[in-house]
Amino acid sequence: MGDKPSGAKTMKDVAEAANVSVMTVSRAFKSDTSVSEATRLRIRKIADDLGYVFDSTAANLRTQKTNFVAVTIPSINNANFADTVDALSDRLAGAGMQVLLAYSGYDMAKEEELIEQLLRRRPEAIVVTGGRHSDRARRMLRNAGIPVVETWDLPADPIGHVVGFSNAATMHGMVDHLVAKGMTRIAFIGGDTDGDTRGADRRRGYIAAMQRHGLAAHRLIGAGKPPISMREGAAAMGRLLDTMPDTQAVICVSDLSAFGALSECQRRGVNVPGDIAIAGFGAYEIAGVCHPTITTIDPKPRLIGAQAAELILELLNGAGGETRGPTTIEIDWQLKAAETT
Amino acid sequence: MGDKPSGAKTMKDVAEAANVSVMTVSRAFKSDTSVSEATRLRIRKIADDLGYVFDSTAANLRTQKTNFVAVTIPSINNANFADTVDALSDRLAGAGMQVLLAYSGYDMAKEEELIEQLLRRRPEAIVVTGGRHSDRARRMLRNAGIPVVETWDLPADPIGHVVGFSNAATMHGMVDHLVAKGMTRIAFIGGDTDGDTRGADRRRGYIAAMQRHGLAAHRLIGAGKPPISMREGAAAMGRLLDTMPDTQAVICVSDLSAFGALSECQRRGVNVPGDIAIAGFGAYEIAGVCHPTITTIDPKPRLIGAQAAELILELLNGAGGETRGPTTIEIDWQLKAAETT
DNA sequence: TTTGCTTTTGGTATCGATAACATATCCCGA
DNA sequence: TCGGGATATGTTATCGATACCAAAAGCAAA
Repeated sequence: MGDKPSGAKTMKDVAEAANVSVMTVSRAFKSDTSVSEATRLRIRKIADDLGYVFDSTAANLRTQKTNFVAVTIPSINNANFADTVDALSDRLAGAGMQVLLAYSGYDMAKEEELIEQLLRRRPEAIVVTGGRHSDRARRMLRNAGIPVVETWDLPADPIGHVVGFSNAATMHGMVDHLVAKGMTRIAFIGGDTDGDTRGADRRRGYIAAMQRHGLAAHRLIGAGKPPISMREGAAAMGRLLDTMPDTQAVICVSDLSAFGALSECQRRGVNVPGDIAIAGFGAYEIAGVCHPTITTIDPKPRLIGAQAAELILELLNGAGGETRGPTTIEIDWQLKAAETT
Repeated sequence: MGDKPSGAKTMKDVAEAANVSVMTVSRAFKSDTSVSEATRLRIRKIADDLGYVFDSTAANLRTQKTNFVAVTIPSINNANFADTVDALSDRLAGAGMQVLLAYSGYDMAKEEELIEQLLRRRPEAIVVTGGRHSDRARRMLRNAGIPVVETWDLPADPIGHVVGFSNAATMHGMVDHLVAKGMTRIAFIGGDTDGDTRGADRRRGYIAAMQRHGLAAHRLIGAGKPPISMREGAAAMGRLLDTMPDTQAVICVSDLSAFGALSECQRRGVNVPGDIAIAGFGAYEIAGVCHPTITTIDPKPRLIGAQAAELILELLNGAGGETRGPTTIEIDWQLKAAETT
């Protein structure tokens, strides 16, 4: 059916074909308004035959609602963030909202630009990853007049709402775990810039935790520019084994680098955890599948997304409670001890 | 600066504050139009101080351009598709276009719904993953009046343009590789439904390739509902080892399941490739990092994205050549032999 | 048949930016 | 000094759907 893909059809075309007013067609496409069921079906049918597709851009302008929730993440190619977005998106889709996703490549200047682009699309709310942003980005978010949720972090000075956890605190947990196992010479493999602010927070957390135990925190291996890949993790492990062979354990900034490190050990015949223990972060699937399984920290990425979605829906629907103050939801991360430690 | 987040500012507010017409403000925000540099800067400054953010929804309606390219992928949590989207998105961002991403969860009915939702947003073009779609989805795409690109496949009856490769053909390549190594008892681990159509095509390709070599293709292990995870790959390998211990090689539907299979072997003390060879698909990073490295097929995900982007930009900009016929770009996948075979 | 209410349908202005056209301003050479 | 083309700014109508208000149609009870 449907004509050739000529000029796009509008409600007017449908209205004429159905011998009703445009307004009636409009009603036939909304569920809550009053049209007789007969006309609605007739109009729907005619619209379908004409190949009419509803035009949201017009509706968005008129109603001043886009049903978008904007989301920025550092990278699309990261299972942790993907899980968060997935959970967020699932929950929002149930409420008829769509996620408008953009990624910053771990670059704050890029993030600022993205935020501006996203706000131009007039999202109903915006979710950003991390708690550090450029001044202009912060200002734009603050002035946007929509709910702002920072995730994957516990910012000292939140812009709006927060669903996250302290990355530094997770490293205290991990160092405690290793010290309890009797280890004192503990290294850290991470990025050598602060591009990944959460990774940098974890590095700082490692240092603080070591100092709290009265241990030296000089075994820092820079694995490259974030994000650190498996391959970079492997290379960094090589350097660690070469330069500080007496290291008893190494904490990697993520499970991916941890797995790279583990593979490097296997390649060299270094026994894990016999010769050296390895820990990661993120509870990626690989940590529980590889042999031996990797001790890690589960930051509950899906929970972050689900909680952010719930919060947003509450804020948007709770017409009365608009004045509700900024909420901080702290996510209960979990240390998952496994075979590498 | 900026006032309290009161009602959103419009160009009118800026115009009044700057004592110019709305039109002049509009011009100050486009780069190609004629405004004196002095006024432009003055207006920009005032707009910034007011906390004004350009409203795309209005511009979209008036100009009938959204600068969106819609993209559907089966899952966001898949490094292959993430790479394609990343490359696509990078290239399009350079041309001022944004990607509107949606994922179908390997479900054709869901995909149909997504396509409708996406088309309502009036994208300039749409990129879908795979060459199989519901009838209604095909009809909507055909009537959309915008460039349609199917990827990651070579559909028999394309809707519009194609950037992909034959999933079945890759399995012929892989079986040939294993047979050349002297193996004849070759198994396949994949999904047990056709939800992942590309995975199903690979399974069919394996069967056809085996038959072409005069070999039995009965060693089919169903690992679960697609997508097959590492864990499911491991479980499937366990069943394969238990039930057909004389198997010489196994092809897995993806590197993730292949890695799971490899880990299961290591856990059981089965030597790879000594006792059994393992092959995957996708050239995920893990295939080149784990020990031993996994033989795989590189479908060049980033190339798919980049080529799709190029094609779209050509189609949209080539004002003259609108009548350009449907293009099919075949991607040159590559078999990467490694240590597991 | 008429009244009074509900249900269904129609007319008009509008959301905010911009294309198209009109007008004002400027600068330079004749 | 003035004409004429380039440059800078203003005015009006418009994109397509919908809020708001008005009116018509349907229906039950009087």
